[in-house]
Amino acid sequence: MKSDALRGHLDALLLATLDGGQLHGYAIIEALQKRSGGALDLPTGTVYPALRRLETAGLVASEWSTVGGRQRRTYRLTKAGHRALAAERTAWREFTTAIEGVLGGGPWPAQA
Amino acid sequence: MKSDALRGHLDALLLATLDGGQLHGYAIIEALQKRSGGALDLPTGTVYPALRRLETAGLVASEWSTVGGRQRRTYRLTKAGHRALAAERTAWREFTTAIEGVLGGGPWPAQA
DNA sequence: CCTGATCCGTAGAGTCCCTACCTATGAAGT
DNA sequence: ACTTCATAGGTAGGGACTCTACGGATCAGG
Repeated sequence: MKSDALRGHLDALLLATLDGGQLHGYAIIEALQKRSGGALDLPTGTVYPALRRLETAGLVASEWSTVGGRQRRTYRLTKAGHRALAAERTAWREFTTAIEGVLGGGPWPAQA
Repeated sequence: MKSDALRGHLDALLLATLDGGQLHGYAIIEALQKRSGGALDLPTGTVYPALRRLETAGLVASEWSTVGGRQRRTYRLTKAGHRALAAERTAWREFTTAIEGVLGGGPWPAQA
């Protein structure tokens, strides 16, 4: 999987991952691996800055939860985050429709 | 449509557009608009450098065809370009499968 | 001759993700 | 006690790709 392909879709992935409940960063990465069937293996240098962006944008909120003396930052969706996720899902559908209109819109001799 | 979303998929779009036959740059842009239902409106500053990349990579070939005294550079797929297009289509399917596994892989109470 | 439409192309900037690296805690081995 | 591994969070810098804005050339119409 070309990593450039994720451009502009990362936010949607993170928001969707948090849709199931609050998670901390490391768990988000693992959840993405699981849900994508192993196709997505995002490095921390991708995920943490992205979560920051989302928090700055007000789409997620984070809290420090001290678990066993270890500090884990747990992220959850805000109301705006839920709305943004819905918008991202719609945008994804439109995006795939547009691309497939081109990819599949070539010469189809069998379909005529 | 966020333009960042196209990242990494532009090559596939161009190759697919040329799959129907040779076209010149301007016609490629118009074809993309038509096939995407108007969702894709790529500026020339995006398309021409991309075509160059594809030509450098050996996926497309171009020829100057003088039509009515006007020079138009016509692009067509090479053999490697056809192979690359097939690979891009496969990659696109894997990509959407991975993303949808996450976007749709949230809490589905109705599916259990 | 001059304007508008068509067509090709370049230069520079901006965004976004990745690689590489650093810090810290807790458990387990020696 | 000390080292190593696994877990967990984070930053710095770079590179690749696309977009905005602009420039040039040819033909049709007036």
